[in-house]
Amino acid sequence: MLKQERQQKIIDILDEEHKVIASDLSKRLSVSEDTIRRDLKELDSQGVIKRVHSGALRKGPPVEDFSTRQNIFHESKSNLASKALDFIKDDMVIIIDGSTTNLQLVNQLPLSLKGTIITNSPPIAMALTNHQDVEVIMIGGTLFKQSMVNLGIDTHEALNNMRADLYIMGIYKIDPEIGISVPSLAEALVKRKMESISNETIGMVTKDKLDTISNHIVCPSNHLTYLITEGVNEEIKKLYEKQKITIID
Amino acid sequence: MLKQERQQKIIDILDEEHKVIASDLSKRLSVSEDTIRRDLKELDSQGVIKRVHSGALRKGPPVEDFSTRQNIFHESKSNLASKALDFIKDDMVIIIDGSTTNLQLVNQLPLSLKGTIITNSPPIAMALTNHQDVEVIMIGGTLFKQSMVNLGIDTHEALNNMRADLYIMGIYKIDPEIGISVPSLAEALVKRKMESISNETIGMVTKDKLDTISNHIVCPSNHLTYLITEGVNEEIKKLYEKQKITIID
DNA sequence: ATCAAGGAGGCACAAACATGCAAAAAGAAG
DNA sequence: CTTCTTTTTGCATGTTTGTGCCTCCTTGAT
Repeated sequence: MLKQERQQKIIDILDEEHKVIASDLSKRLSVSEDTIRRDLKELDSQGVIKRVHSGALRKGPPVEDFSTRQNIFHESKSNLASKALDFIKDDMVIIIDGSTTNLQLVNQLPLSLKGTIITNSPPIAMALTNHQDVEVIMIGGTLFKQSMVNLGIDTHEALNNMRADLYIMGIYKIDPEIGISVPSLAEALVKRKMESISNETIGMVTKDKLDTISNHIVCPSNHLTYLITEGVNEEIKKLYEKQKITIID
Repeated sequence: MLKQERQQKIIDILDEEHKVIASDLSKRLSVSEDTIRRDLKELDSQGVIKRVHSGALRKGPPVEDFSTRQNIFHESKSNLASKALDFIKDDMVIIIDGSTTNLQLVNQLPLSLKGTIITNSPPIAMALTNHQDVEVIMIGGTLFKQSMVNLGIDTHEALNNMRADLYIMGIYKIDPEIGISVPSLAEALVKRKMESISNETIGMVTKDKLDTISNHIVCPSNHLTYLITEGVNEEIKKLYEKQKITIID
């Protein structure tokens, strides 16, 4: 690795994590601590970072650069998405289909995330442009403009060869007894497929949708490993618990 | 291999890989490290790259990514696009791959257009949201973020079952004798496939790209039914006409 | 006050570099 | 075609840079 490259990496890590520890960097970048110290010294003399004992901190005022904005946004993120973030770890293969809530979630994913994301939604794919360590696999098909997802036989077939650790399902309507439903058959088929090839499935729903039904059933609600919601009343909560669904509130 | 050719190759590799290492280039290009160093020195003094110990980095903005490219040469690209509009009629099946020029074209398509558009580029697909009578078929694959297109084996296979009346090819580099070339093999393969399943192929190029070469050849330039450009000088024009290529200027 | 962790400065070595030179290749002039 | 010049390349030389290790000093937590 080039010296400049390594130093840039240190700056990137610093931007994300607000502090760095020399001994830690030494391991992560596979060079001796001496070299790290020399790097920090150099960057400090350039005024890029502020060196302290054991490591370094960001310099100057919290500039409103991209990664910082990410963090500011992080504070004001919707509760739903923030709860879902806990389920996302490095090196996972995750299916994320299209929905406004899912798009919000993707926008809050840390730039440092590593892994693979499979999606049939062009907006989701585009939202991942800046995540350098996330491999994005797009599932093709016929574009349904209303919900901006690819559906159809091609979509279905492409999913046949795939497996995922986690499926983050965009939920339009859900009812404790009827299950998850969507307005079109094509969409139901694809969601069903995605669910069947994933180890775990989670869904995010605002409380006003917790007992609504649409035309085409995707699956019973207990196919969800977790249902993430907020401010749900006790009565409905009990209905879901009766179906043995873990609710995260 | 010519010196210029080699240096162009170095730039292309740098474009793709964001860094180059002298010793590595020496092997890949089969010349001594001294020669590579001289090349890097020269390119650096021309301000094209930034030389560092062991190799070189890209100069200027960290990545000339899709959204950046979108803004440069905006007006000449939209001029090109308007010329290409003449080839687009109702009820055609058209393949449009990813490039900023193609995105311009799509943005200029009349809302009343009827037909089918096949694309492997999420931004192109999204730009067609409001065209109610255009069926959009997305080709899936692995998303290449730099150019925002889906590539890879899945892309290739999905194209196997399709045929199109017209292919509007995004052109990265073109040379009258060498042909059309791109910096990555995956991209070359997909473009070649698209070209082979289309009845006619047209390409739009700004004049500064008319004699440039990259690593991977897509096809000879005379595979284009029409080459749309603007303000091209007579000398280069003759070179193209020698290859029996119809230039629209 | 003590003492382990972190840091500074020096040394050593390998990798990368500049420079000069000579041979080969390409062009120009006769 | 021959001769001469220029360009390009590879090699040999000595120099610089980057890195790890070592020793000794400093810091700051307990």
